[in-house]
Amino acid sequence: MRKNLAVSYSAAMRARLSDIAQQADVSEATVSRVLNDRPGVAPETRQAVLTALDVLGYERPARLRKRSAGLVGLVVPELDNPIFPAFAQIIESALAPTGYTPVLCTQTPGGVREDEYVEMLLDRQVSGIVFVSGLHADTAADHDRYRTLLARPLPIVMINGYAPGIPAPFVSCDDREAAELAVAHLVALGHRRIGLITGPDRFVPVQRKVSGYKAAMERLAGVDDDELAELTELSLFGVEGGEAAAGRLIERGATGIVCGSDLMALGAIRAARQRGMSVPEDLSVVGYDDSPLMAFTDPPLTTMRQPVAAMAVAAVRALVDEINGHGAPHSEYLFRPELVVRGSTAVARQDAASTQSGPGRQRPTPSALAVPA
Amino acid sequence: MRKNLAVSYSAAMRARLSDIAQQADVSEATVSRVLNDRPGVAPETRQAVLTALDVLGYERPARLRKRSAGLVGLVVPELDNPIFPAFAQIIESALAPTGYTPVLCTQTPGGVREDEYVEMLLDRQVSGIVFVSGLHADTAADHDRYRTLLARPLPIVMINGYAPGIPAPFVSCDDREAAELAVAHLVALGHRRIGLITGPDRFVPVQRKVSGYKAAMERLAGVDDDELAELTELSLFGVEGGEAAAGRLIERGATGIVCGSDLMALGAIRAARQRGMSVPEDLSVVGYDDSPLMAFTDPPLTTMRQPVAAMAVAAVRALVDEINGHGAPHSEYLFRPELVVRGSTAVARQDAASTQSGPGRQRPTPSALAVPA
DNA sequence: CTCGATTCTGCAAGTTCTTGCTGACTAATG
DNA sequence: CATTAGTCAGCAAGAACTTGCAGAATCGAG
Repeated sequence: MRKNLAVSYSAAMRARLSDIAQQADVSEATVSRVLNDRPGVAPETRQAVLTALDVLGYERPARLRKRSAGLVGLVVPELDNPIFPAFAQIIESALAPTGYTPVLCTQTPGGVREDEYVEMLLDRQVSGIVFVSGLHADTAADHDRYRTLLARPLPIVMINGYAPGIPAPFVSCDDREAAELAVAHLVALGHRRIGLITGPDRFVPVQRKVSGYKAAMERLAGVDDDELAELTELSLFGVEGGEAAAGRLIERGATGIVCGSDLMALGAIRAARQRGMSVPEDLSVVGYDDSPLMAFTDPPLTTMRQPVAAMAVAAVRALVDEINGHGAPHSEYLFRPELVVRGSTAVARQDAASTQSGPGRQRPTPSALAVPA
Repeated sequence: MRKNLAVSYSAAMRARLSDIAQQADVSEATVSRVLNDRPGVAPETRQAVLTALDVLGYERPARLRKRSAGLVGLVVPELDNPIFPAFAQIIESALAPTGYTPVLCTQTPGGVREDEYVEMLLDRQVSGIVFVSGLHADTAADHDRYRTLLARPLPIVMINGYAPGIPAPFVSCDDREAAELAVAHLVALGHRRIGLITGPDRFVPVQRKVSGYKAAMERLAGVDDDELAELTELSLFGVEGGEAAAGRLIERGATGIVCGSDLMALGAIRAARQRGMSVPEDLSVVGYDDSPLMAFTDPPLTTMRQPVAAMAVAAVRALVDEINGHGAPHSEYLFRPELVVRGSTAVARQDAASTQSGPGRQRPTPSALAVPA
């Protein structure tokens, strides 16, 4: 075939080695060496060829894009719950000094799913992937996908969610302890009928919160299984899910509610107000995450803080270590949550606490209407 | 050189066409056609070759991956301000039905910058890029970078921020009108000494807000230039910036403050409380964005809503049209903001209106503690 | 200033990939 | 059942790319 035919072939009109050689004023051989990143080319010559490449719009092969070789995928489930942008932001900051470039992938309902993003990231030749609350946290999901990744091998790190049999670092907040601490806080304030609202129980963090909640309720409030079942509401994550579940718990006489996310807690507060109740006077609510802005809510939300910064740093360090080949033992690193007491919890009303005596509608204890720090 | 030499060449040991042909039981020619996405190959044969490709771990060239729809870059400046995750989420949702996969790029202080992300996106052969509050909004930045992109040609769409001379669709919220509406709202409540807090004035949206604010203040409150200068505070975006600036405005006797972001508004509220003032009794605060959760703040924030959903849909449609070659005229599409009245604004205190008596320390009027909708 | 060592580039001979053309096969039609 | 039109894989020519080798250029030591 004639050359001009080839040249006019596609709209892309891929430049030939010979064109680049001409542009850079070197031989094809040199261009070829540069393109394949082989030795024996002087730095200036190499740069000249690369420049010519760009001038002619030549698509650099993947191996040459080493400059951006330091890509790291960051897969988060959504952005509605502010804890996820918070994780994303902090992980990206932690990644910056390591020289890796984060590529954030967020799933949307009806949109791109985790596997598709992973495929894209692989295609993009990422050095590793961080999964935040991904399918690894879902006991109903097939975890072979992660074993396949590790077999390539591709370093991966999981945040919040544990799945046995995946030899990778897991970084989690101790959900069990968080639930226990939240219950303990409410018990200390005199609550006994304390409800739990969290998400669908196929998720590991949900299971752990339920387990911690039940243990603490039995130990600290002396509540039996039947009552526990009545006080546990699995719902959808998000404000509306929390609102609906809280409505049911309020009707069953709960005076305190532990929520699986801050958004659910805000929904619970809304449910209480719609029934003419005040928070924290009539109902105490504890959130989970301490996502941004929770100090500014009405009332400021008492919540279990996930040590997001520490977790992000640990995850990034673990990933970079894996990439460099000195991976730490593949266990789960549990981070301790911290109770942040703000204004959505208060001493239980006497008439509702376990000893049912007390007068009816007394003034609430002065709530800790803290100026947000 | 001998074949085995070539084969043992690199660790990657790139599979040859002949290997794939053998694996798929077809000729090299057929493999070549598949790899280059050329016609004349039966679908089953094509699939067989692709499978063989994967079996042998052959890295598919980028053009073949195009099959997996197009990628669209989505560049946002940060995730701390919840309006940005909100934009990202909605744009991703709007993108989903079009078949494009969003790649979210967020900048972080000290981390990856816009140009680096753009380079990576180009490298990844994205079909287009959406910039949210990017450098196009910064009058101090060089806008040639965008003209270069358009010359490739690569479709781009800008959200919030306008730069003349870039022939691309711009989708913005009408900042000028937002500022005017905010001022009008406060004037209607009896305020006259109304301050403005917003970001550094090299940003187009800031300039527009300032311009709208000044126009409205002159027209509605009859304030002269000197007083306006005293009531305008340019600060850093974010809670702390708002807090610092609000402190200065309060000292100068402002009874109402219009903020350039919701975060700044929360900072302003904090500044007021630290001085023993109540919001909205002693100080009315209007935010900007109506980012998520603002209905849950204390007090619920009165704010100017950006029609995020409509803007996202418009931006996505404009981008997809550009990609498909039927671009609309490249003008700026201005979306009208909407005043959302919640609990952070109230009628001006008599002693503080027009007659300047400075912020006293008396008890506030009963607050309109609205239940968030 | 000369010489040798070293680095770098181009030549040319490979190897690999692309593509026009051909013929085999299939399905529809007479 | 024969014919025709269309599709599709393979052949093989040759274009594109790679690489061993040798000569040119550079640099430092003597």
